[in-house]
Amino acid sequence: MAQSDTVTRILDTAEVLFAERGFAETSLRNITSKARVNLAAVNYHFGSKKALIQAVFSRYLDPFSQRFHTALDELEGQHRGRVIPLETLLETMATTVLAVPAERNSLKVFMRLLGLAYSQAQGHLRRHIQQEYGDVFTRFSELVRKATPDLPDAERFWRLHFMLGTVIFTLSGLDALRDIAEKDYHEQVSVRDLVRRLLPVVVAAMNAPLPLALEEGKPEEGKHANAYAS
Amino acid sequence: MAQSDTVTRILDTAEVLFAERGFAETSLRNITSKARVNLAAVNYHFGSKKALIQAVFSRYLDPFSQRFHTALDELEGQHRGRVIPLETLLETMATTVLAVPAERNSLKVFMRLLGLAYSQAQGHLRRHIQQEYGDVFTRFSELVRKATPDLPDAERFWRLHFMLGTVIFTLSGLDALRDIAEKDYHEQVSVRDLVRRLLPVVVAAMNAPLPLALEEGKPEEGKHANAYAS
Amino acid sequence: MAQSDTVTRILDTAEVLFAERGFAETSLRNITSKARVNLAAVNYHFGSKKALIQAVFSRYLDPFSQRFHTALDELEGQHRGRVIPLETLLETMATTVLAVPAERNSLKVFMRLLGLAYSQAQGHLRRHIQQEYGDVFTRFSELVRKATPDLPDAERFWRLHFMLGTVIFTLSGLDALRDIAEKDYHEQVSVRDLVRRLLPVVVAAMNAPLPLALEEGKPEEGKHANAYAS
Amino acid sequence: MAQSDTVTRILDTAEVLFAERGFAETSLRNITSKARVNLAAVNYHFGSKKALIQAVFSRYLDPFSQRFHTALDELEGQHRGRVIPLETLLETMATTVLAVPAERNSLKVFMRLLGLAYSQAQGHLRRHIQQEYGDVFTRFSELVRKATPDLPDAERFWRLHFMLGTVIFTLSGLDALRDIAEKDYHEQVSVRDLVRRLLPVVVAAMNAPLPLALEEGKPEEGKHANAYAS
DNA sequence: CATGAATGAGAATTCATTCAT
DNA sequence: TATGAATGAATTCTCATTCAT
Repeated sequence: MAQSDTVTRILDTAEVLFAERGFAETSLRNITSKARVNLAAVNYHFGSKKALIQAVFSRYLDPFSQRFHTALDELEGQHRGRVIPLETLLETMATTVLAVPAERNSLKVFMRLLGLAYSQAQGHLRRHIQQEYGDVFTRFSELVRKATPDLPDAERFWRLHFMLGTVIFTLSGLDALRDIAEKDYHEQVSVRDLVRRLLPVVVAAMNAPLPLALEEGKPEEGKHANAYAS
Repeated sequence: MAQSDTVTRILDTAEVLFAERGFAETSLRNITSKARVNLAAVNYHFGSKKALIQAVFSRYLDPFSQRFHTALDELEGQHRGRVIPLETLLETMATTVLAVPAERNSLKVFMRLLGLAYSQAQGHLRRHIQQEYGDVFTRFSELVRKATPDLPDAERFWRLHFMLGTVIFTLSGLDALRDIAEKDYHEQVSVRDLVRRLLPVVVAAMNAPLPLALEEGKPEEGKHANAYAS
Repeated sequence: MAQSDTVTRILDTAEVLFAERGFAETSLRNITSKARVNLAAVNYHFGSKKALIQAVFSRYLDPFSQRFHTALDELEGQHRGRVIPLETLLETMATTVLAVPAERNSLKVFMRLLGLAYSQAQGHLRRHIQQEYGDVFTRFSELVRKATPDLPDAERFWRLHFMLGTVIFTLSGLDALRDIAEKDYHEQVSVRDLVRRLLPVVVAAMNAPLPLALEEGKPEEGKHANAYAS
Repeated sequence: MAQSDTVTRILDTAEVLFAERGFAETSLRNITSKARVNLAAVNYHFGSKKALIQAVFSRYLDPFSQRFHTALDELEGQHRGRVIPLETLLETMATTVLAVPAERNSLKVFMRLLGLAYSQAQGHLRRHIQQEYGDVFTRFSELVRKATPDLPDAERFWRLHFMLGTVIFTLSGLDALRDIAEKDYHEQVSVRDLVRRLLPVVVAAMNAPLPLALEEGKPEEGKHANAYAS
């Protein structure tokens, strides 16, 4: 068997199985037998199951992180210190997110993995992601902060994660949702379609009026309070 | 030990542990030893681990389904055929969702179960949910349709699921997010806080302008189109 | 299978295999298959391999500890505060040591286990033994101290362990040595014979003159210094 | 990396790790990674783990055997047929034993190997030792016989092995004992200290009165009989 | 000569489940 | 009705060894 072929096959198989069943429900036996690789190969090449999980993530996040940094560089160059509109930021992110898995397996897998990283009890994964890719997210957050100056920091944090949930949930459960949509509305939705649908929703969500309780003592926002259903 | 005391203790312990660690990561040993109950008791009383998971879920789902039906009955009674505003619908849902776990342990396990219901590996759960949950959701969807008459059906379908994603992702991954929020913003967020924050976001998202490509031939929405980044 | 039969069979088999091969070289598979017991039984009944090792020891040391305390009680009763001669102490110990394994498997196994406890990298075992049985040894040591008042404490400590080595090494390697002795000297030695041979040697060793370097400034021991080869 | 540098580094590392943890507890991975040598190097250079153990041992045994023969040659030359005193023999042996590891790492691994040589599980080692070691031991035994003419042959055999046990047990379990000694007596004992302590003890043990039962019909030893407890 | 990659065997442990009582 | 004991299957991981290069 060729040199790093084994490593690639393990990663390919692992990411599919992880996405299908979750981390705990996928055993190294599952992976290695489906990858037609020796059972000990995972431990040999990655050291542990934990490390394999992290490696699967890195294969997506490393190029994403790199490309996103580049894209933000360009964007900042174009705007020369001026505020980059939220919509532009989100479109750039969407483009980058779409670009990476296009070369790899699928967006669905990536998103399902991301979802698992947050919902499953994989503290090590969250720590790993925050450690390795925290700065890209921080940089992006900072640009979003400038684009939404009226939003309190905590509120912005939560809304970003609300939207992360939207995106991850939708794209990771894509197949199931697509089935229903097709059956009920006779629509063939591509990932690009979905992202197009997502963009205005996310922008509107980020710009939603503040929740009532936070506005006490902030009368200048009062007019928005009744506006959000208009 | 009293008759059904054992059953209750198992359910109480199981829901806490499931919420903390997930299903696969929680063993029956964990549950029975923490519940100070015989190891065989789960299999004796519930038959299997799967059945226990569903039982934990039913303890949330059954009263929720019942209460939500009642709440919608009341709402429809009050509005006597008139359209119920989206905001009212969402507030009612939020209130009901919060009411049930308030009596019980936490919303987290409920949401985590919902989240897993969408993952392949827990097929039995999804089937279980659709059986119990399907008609309430259908009824709710229909009311939402009436409240958002301008939204194409397909768009409404997607946005409902976008928001489902937001809610499930946020509440099921609550611990992870809470950790980060606490570290970065020194905020102690309760579930109620989060729901309060969620409401305007969800409303705004549902009312977001339609995506550009879908607006061709729908000029009456054009004014919104430019509005969403303002 | 009868109730605690499994436990007994595991202990019986484990002690033999441990003595034959050492701890690390004896796998739980070895033990359970030879004991005709389920592989998981060790973990079920003892929790871990470590705990099994300690249990094997306890089965010897608990009755020994008990009996030795009783024997020392009697001895102290007989001597009513007067010093108990070293020879008497050693004879009492020998008798107790011989009594316990007589009911159990064999002295050889016990001794080999003791030897392993000191020579193999089983830190947990040494700690366990010291914790559980330290006080008997301490009590014995104290009586030995009174019986050998001229010996510096450290010197006594080392000599006691020298003798422990003698006894453990001899009795644990008994079969091999017995073979050679029989072949070369046509002698049939029983364990009792060996203990009889050991006694004067141990007494002489304990009463040996102090090593030269320690005698500087202790001229009153000088006469012994030249005596030990006489 | 230079030619036999690898071999030396493996041996150096192996002997340290073997002494620290024992043989079974030391994996080839441990050795090669600590020696910064390829994992396959042990099998390449030595053939197997067994062979490595023997090689480690030979590095002690070969020079010891050679030097001890030389030392005994000198001794016999000095005494020209006259009896060499027991003390001198033991001192010579001690000196030789100490001299070899002085050039190398420690006495501990040497003794631990010796100790294991008597344990069933390391049959290959015992065979290896008897091949290399047998004639030196035979020669030494014969000189001891001449130095202790009053000792029955069988008694001498047993006492030599008693003392072998003392030495091997003490020096192979050195770390454990040193731990206790340090904790209780705040003494930092070196190997040299221990050997100094051992010498008078061994001499006294060899010269101990004969056990009572063997003295029947041997009245000329009677005076010693009561002496050993004095 | 030397090594990175790979492997089959086996390690301890944990699992959900079953069974005799 | 309830449970302590037991079990077979599966878990991750480590082992010494081999092999192609």
